[in-house]
Amino acid sequence: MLTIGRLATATGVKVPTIRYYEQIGLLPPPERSMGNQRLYGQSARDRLTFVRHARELGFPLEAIRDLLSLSDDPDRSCAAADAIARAQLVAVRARISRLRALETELERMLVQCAHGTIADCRVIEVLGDHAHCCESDHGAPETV
Amino acid sequence: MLTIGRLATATGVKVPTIRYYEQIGLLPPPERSMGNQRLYGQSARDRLTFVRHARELGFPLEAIRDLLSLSDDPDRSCAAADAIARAQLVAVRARISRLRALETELERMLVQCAHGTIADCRVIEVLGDHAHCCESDHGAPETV
DNA sequence: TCTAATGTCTCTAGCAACTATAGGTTCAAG
DNA sequence: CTTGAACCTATAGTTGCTAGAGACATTAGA
Repeated sequence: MLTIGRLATATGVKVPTIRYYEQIGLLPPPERSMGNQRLYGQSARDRLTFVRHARELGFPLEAIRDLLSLSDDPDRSCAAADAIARAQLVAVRARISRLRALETELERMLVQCAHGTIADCRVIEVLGDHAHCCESDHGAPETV
Repeated sequence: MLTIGRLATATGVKVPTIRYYEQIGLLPPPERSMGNQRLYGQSARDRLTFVRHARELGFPLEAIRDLLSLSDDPDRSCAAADAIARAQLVAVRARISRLRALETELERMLVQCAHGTIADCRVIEVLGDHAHCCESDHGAPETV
C-alpha cells in the first residue's frame, strides 16, 4: 500500500494533482489508514499511470474519462477508443502546422530586427501592422 | 469613433475580451458617450490590433504588456523587444518538437489497433503501459 | 520515549485568458 | 414611439491544475 506521496513519486503525478483527480471523479476514493490518510494499491497506480500518460499525449481530461470508462468495460468495441485517439491525432497535426507558421514568422521578425531603437524595431512594427509581413493566417491564439 | 461592437468586428477581438483587456489594464479606459458607452479612436484600434496579433503569435498577455510599454517609448533600444520575441521562438520550437513526438505515438497507437475488442486494443494498452511502446519522453502535458 | 521534521489532511483561493449569464440601459430603425 | 439589437456592470464558470492556511499523522533520530 502506497501513501499519496509515494504514489506521486511512483507515477510522476504531483500530490495535489492526485487529490484533484479524485475530486473530479477521475480516480476512485482510495482506502484510508487509521489516521485518515489515503492508501493506494496497484490498481490505483495503474489507473493513474494511464491518466498521466494520456495527459502527456494531450488528451483532455474528458477524453481520458471516456477512455477509462472504455477500459473498465473490456468487451466493448475498440472503435470508440480508436475514434478518440484519431480525433486527437487530427488536433495534434493541426496544432503542429499552426506552430510551424508561427515559428517562421517569429524567425523572420528576429532576422529583420535592425538592433537599433524601438522606432525601427521590426518586432514592434510587425506586431502593429499585420499586412506588412504575414503570409499566413495564424488563426486562434496559441497557448504557449 | 467606434463603439465596442464595431471595434470588435474591425479587429477580430470579441466584445467581452476587449472589456477584459481594459479591466486588466492592457487597454486604457476609453472615452464614453453621453449614455456611458465606450467610444474608441484610431489609437485604441491600433493598440488592440497589436495585442491581437501578438496573441495569435502566442505571446502571453504579460509579454504583450511589456511589448506595449516598449513601443510607447520609441527611443529605447530594440534589444528588449528582440529578447521577448526570441523567448517566444524558443517556446514555440519546444512545443513543436513535443507535439511531433505525440503525433508519432498516436500514429503508432492507431496502426497497432487491432480493431477488435478493448481487450487487445493497443490504444488502451499503450496508454496503460508506457514502457511497452514509447520511444520518446513526452514531457509535460500538452494543452490541445 | 520524546521530539522535531516531514508528510498528510481539508478547505479555500488563485493562475491564464477568457466566456457566459443576469438584469438592466441606450441606441437606431421603422 | 416602439421594438429589438447593442450596450452596460457584476458575477460566476471554464480547464487543469497550483499554492496557501492551519491542523493532524507518521517517522527518524537523540
